Amino acid sequence: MNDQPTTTIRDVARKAKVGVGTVSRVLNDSPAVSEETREKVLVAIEELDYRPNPIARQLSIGRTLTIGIILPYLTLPSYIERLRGVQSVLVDSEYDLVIFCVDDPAQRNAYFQDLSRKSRVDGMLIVSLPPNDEQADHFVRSRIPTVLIDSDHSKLCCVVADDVEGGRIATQHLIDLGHRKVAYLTDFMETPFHPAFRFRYQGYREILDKAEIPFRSDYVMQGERGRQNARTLATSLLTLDDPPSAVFASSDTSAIGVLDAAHDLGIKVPEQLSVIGYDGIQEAAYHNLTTVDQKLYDSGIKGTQMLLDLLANQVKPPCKQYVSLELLKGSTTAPSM
Amino acid sequence: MNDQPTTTIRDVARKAKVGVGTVSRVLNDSPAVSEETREKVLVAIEELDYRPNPIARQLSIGRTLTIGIILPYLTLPSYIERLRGVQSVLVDSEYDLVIFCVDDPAQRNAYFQDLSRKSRVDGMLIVSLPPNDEQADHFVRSRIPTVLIDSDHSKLCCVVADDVEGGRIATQHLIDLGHRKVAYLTDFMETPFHPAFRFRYQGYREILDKAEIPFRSDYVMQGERGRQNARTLATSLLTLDDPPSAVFASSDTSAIGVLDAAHDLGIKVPEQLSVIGYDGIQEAAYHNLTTVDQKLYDSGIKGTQMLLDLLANQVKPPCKQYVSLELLKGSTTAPSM
DNA sequence: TCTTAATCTGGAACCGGTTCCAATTGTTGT
DNA sequence: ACAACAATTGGAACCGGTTCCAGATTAAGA
Repeated sequence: MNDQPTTTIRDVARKAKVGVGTVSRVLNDSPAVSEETREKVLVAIEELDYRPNPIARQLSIGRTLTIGIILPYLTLPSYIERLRGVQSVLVDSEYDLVIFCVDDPAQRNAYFQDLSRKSRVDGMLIVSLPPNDEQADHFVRSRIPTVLIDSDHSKLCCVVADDVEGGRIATQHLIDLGHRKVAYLTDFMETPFHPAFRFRYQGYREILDKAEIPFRSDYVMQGERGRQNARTLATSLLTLDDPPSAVFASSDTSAIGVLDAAHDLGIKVPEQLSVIGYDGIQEAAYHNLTTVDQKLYDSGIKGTQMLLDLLANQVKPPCKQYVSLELLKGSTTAPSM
Repeated sequence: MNDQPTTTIRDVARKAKVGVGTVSRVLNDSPAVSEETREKVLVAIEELDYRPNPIARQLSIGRTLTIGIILPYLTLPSYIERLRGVQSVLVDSEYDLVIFCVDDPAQRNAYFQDLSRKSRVDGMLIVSLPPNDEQADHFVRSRIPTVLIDSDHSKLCCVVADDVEGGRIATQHLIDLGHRKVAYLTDFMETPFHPAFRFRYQGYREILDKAEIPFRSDYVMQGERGRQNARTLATSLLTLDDPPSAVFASSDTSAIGVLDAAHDLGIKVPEQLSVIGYDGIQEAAYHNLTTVDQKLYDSGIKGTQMLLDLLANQVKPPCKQYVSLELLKGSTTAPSM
């Protein structure tokens, strides 16, 4: 309505009695401006309360100074933790972060299409959402530098942890402690999103085989994610006629649900039951949970760093970096009796 | 390097043998284009694999189609929950969300300065970070529509819950149950950020006075935030010579720490000790915690809706909206014996 | 048949920066 | 005193869209 017209660089130039180029140079700290002129310009800027329009700048320089992140609905601690890692790098960079949260596969596909097409980012981070070949091609063709965090594609840059290996580490730990009855309790393994739980399962199976422990399907429990669901699942697991002596849970949240169930049933951890989780979230430390730490925060950092390198032409896709996995021994696992 | 030049709207116009205006009209679904022409243009777009440059569009129309959110470091569940509410509204709008996380007061001040000055947003949401008068003025002068969520200023639009009232509700609930020895356990009340904990304390004091219960300073415990710290604090509280029979914790996280401490000490909840929290986070429901639900998700929704209304000129600042508070009765409070 | 109005269309001007190039001024060397 | 060069500066052209206005075409009305 009564919007007074914005003051532009030309207004400043007029007021300071210099050319627009000079004002621009002052704004960008170009050394090719005499101290005297710079002073004049700064005074004019001050007097007019001038603020440069960043959009115009972006159009001119051909960059948006923005990076986008696509990640699943902000509901799991592991996503948050990665997001924090991303933030921690970007806060010291010239880039802003636009977030796109994905609720369901349809929305994911929409973002995968749109962002490379319609959007206004210099680079993209994609967390825990593996693209299919067609989508990956789309990213490549779109020429927007893209980094996958926690997923993998041969044509793109990615930062991954080896979930199969993680499954091995967890299972091996339990077996090293002398356990033979080792269960795997997991969020549903077949999801339209990320296959991590299936990979961990695969590691679990491998180690069982290697240890020549016959696989028992009643020792594998799948269900909705969440502590409460894990608690329910674990309750049926622990009340089997021949219950396991150790449980590998596919996430820390599930593992805590297992602890709850054990507590409900008066089963002592780790004396009567060993429990190992996966992720290394804060909550796990609180419960002194033994877990496979997948360095979530670090993965955010690494992925972002990689994207910045891509943007600076320091690396070329595809490229791949692994984040290490570390067994964090808490007080929820102990030798089998 | 070998970046082929971007195809622009003029390339499309040439290829389709029409004017640039026409192409623009097709892109914006203007009805003033004949079906035949539209078809020609669409074909050209397809053949050239043309993608409109959103920055150029933004410059032209004078809007960035972006809103910014400033919020404290993503570490507390309550911030995340509000962020999710914000997201849920924006996903159906034409706006993207840029996030700015604040670690410390210096950074907050920097963002408060910069965003209204340097940045490229059409509107701003500020969560749980009360601006001082000078900063508020700055927002007003910058003419960027701004909504405060979970804080308050007479010159700005805001969405708030009444923390004093929340303190009253929690305390009154305990007193209604017959408790006379009611403690308040809280994160440090004097912070450079948000005064919510002090307000809740105020409500607590008011109700004690009204019930003519003498105030005991040893029943007020302050400490660092976090479940573990609350546990420690609660332990000293519960091992007083004359311990309280009920604890009002200033957050659900703290309340859960209190439950832990009670468990450690073999104190039965709610038989021997009543515990009430504050927030209404997911975790609270899991523990069946009695709590004051401050509708975090809703507050995100309301604030965002208000900002969209501001942007559409449906309302004018200042304006204020309250989110309701609701006592959620769980199983951690019971009548005093 | 001739206005008048309605519908489409082309393209210049504009949004507000950056950048390049040419012009001006001041130095230095001989 | 003059050429050669460095240091500053002004401003046109450009980034890639949108929008407004004038002109062309067609349809309807008298």
